[in-house]
Amino acid sequence: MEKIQVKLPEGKIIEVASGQKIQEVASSQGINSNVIAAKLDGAPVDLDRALSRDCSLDWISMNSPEGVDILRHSTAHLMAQAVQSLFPGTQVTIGPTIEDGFYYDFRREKSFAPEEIEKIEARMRELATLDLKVTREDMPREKAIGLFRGLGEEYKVEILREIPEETVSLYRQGDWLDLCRGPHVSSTGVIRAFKLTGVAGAYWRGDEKNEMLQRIYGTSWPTEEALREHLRLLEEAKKRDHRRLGKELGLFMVSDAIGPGLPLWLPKGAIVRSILERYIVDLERSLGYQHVYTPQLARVELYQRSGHWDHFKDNMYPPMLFEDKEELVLRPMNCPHHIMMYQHELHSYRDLPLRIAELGTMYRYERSGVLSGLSRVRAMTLNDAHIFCTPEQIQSEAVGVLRLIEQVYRDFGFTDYWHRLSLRDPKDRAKFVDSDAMWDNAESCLRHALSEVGVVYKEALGEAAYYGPKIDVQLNDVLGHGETVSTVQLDFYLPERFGLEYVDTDGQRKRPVMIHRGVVSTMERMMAFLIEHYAGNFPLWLAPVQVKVMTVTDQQKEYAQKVFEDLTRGGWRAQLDDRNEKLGYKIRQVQGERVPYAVVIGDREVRDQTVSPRRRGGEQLKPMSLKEFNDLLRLEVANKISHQQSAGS
RNA sequence: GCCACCCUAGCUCAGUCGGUAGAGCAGCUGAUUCGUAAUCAGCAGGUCGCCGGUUCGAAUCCGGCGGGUGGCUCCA
Repeated sequence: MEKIQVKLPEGKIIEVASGQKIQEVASSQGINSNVIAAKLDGAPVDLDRALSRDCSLDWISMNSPEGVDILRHSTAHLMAQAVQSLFPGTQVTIGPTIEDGFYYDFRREKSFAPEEIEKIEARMRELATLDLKVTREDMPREKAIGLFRGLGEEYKVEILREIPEETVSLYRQGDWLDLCRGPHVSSTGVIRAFKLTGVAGAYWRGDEKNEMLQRIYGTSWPTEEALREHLRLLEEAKKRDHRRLGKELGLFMVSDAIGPGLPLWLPKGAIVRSILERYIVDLERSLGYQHVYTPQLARVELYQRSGHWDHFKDNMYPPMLFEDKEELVLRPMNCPHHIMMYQHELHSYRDLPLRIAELGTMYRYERSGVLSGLSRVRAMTLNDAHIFCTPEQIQSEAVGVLRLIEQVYRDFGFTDYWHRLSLRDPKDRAKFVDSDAMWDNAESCLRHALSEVGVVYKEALGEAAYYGPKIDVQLNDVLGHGETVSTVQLDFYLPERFGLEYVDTDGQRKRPVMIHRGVVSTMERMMAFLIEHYAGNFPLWLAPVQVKVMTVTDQQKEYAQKVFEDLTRGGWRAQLDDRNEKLGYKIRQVQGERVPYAVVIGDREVRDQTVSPRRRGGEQLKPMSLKEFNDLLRLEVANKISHQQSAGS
């Protein structure tokens, strides 16, 4: 028999008989059972694949990202097999892996009831126990189309029609088969630690004009421990959910009577918000921004002129018509108002860059299904600013904004974020306004700005807005999910639409560039993010209540009152708990309220004229004078220190 | 907007087969005077989201509406 040479991962070269399967090579090399697939000359393949020529092999362990992805994909297949065996007539469509799991979309008249999901999961376990061999089969595409048509799988037929290759691959396990590129695990017994996590409707091909399919979500892991750990993390994340903490800590509320997506900021939430607002306004003023106030209504013509009416109408509240005269709309953006301010007088190049900023309250009609707590609302206040500048100033202005963002993130302790530079797709000329020269200049300005600030970034071709390129800063939340928080967007379009001008050194009137930028996003979204980021444990400078003074018994009421008053006079947000309750009870409560400091006043403190501070989380400081305590607090606020601690109970 | 699920005291939740509602915490009253995550006792608290239907009888079954949750779609 013909021999071939196989290069193993460690560099060793062995000779095997042609036609030998990768699985056999693995066994002969004593490769452990965590290997669920292999790379043949760099391409992922099944262990079942037979070797026919000289090649190099690499193992894919299910503990690697690539391996777990294969495992999840195979689990999706297992689920589809279970579904089709339990519910004949259900058609399969697509079943990809996603972060931490997988889903499969089915076509079925009825949706899946919770009991049915349990049955599916139980059947999956049966099928896994049977340890069915998973085998691959290549087939001419036309033959596969015939096969799936025969099975009544119209969606697979549709998918097959769009595959350019003449040969496609099928995977069989038991009497079930699916069209799939692979690779897959070698048998269903490899799949052990999985759980179905949800059902949802999903449009075929993601288009809401198409019919709705039934999607089942699941997750799958190499070991039971990994699965349990994943589920535990989800539970942890739930405890940090800003909607839950917002209610628990009395930060905000929503009322049916007022309307969905229209949150109310309760006193404690309002304190955090006002600190946040003062912080960003002060910072921006120090950097040359001019803060303004403008109304939340405008004539509909303003938005027709800006182009928002055409592009954004679906997200705007309908116009209010007053006595058949003027039509007013709630503004969905602030830029036109700021543009009016710019146009209010003639500008010289000496005025530029002009940075107009506002905590701009605006209203957007979000579809009911997308509303969520404070992170997706219909009334919001944006940390907005529009920089009017010359094309030459773009880079330095962008650098300024990026540095501002860096500083703010440092102050809030955000470390997990990245920059995305969204560029035009030069091939897609219809989508992007203005000239190539303008775009080239703008894009290179942003690129240079990013490297000047020294941040790493990813470029996203074709992701630019139609009016200009932009930089988005993606902040990852506790679960690692990215969210655009800060953004720097160049705009050539609005200056054109409104005919903005400035008088240049040569006396000529020229067109300025606009930069839309947001740093702390909307107050609503930032609040949601901060709650989750700190798990409700706001650092001292942000905490709605900073210090709770508590007595051990009624004997210390008088001194405690004095301490409380001193702290309040000193500008601290303090509360007094002199109720006739046991200290342990008060401590438990203050910990639940996530107040950063409790100061305990007992007989000893009265005698020595001291306070005994206790940090949230349990750290007890030694008794100290009120002055020492004040200094401690002051230092902590000045440095925006956030004491690390667990999420708490 | 679409699909599924959920809505019971201020909060978290129980409520069997359709027979008119229950706990813990919080609140109030009293006792207790206590040193770093729950002192004890008593009291009070409800249009079971809303509207309609079935039924002798509905928190429970059916329909509609509202709100929420998870997805889909959308997200300048």
